[in-house]
Amino acid sequence: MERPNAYVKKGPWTAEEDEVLISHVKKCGPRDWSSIRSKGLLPRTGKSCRLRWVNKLRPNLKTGSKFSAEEERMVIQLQAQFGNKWAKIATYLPGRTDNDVKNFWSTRRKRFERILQKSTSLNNRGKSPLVRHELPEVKVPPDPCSSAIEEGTSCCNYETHNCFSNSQEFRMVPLPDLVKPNLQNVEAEQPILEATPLNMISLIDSPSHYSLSQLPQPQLDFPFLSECKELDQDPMAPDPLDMFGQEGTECESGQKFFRENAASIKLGEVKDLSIPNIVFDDFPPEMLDYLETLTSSSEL
DNA sequence: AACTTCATCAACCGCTCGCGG
DNA sequence: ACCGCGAGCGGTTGATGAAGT
Repeated sequence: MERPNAYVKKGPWTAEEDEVLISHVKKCGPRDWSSIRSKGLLPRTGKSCRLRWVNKLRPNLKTGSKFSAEEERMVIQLQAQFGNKWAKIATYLPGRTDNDVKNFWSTRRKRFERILQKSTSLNNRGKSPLVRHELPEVKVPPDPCSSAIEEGTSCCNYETHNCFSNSQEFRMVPLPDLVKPNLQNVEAEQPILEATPLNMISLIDSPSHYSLSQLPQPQLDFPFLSECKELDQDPMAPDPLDMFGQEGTECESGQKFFRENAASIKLGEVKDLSIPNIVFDDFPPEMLDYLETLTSSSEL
């Protein structure tokens, strides 16, 4: 039992404190954290001791080394599968702690949010304040993907997402749903897919048929997986972003944004972001359709 | 060189869960 | 069934250093 009124030290740990903690764990194992304080070994709470051990002192930690491309890919995939269950995700990454994974994700998230903010402010400059989701709904042709989606199988592949690429009609994407799709029933409707430990995972076989847990690999250069670009690329797979014009066209900012973030969006991350209104009016309809296909599949 | 912005990391806080009494 | 406690987890913050302007 910890003494509630006893002095509690906070802040950075000293080498001496680390030694005391390590010797406690050697004697008692990684438990009885509160006894460290009650015995007067350290003026730290049991919580603090446990955290220090788990995040810094535990053997076989990859402290100081950056996440490898494979680890990044694992985190992205596992986050899409489990949500923010950092401790669970960390069990698939040897030598990584939940704090590591959490920090890694937080950094990427902030970066992504900033990119979106920039994209938004760029789009707002000198343009009408028309926001895409405020536009009236446009009639849509039947979506050949929808039946597959309803059946719980994703048809998010490059052939199908291009199915409207020549169409003049496209569906509105309600922004709140686009940015924060309703995932309440995801777990109930989606078959539980076991994640594979890092040392057993293999690259995705074919880019043409993806299950939800095997979303397409990033085919583009993007900030947080730049080392991955050589992985799993199918040179024959059409790049959905080719539907954009070349740089310098009116939709350049949107194009740039999606070029930089398409992989994140594909992987369903957008659902986690609290993003202010995005102006979509300089995105070509094909891109919006593509985006909707992606977010629809991520809702399954 | 000074300043700003961004990335990373360590640690704390609040909450929940499970267990034993 | 209830309560108290310890352990664990996820969110958040603050410090620090690197990179950019």
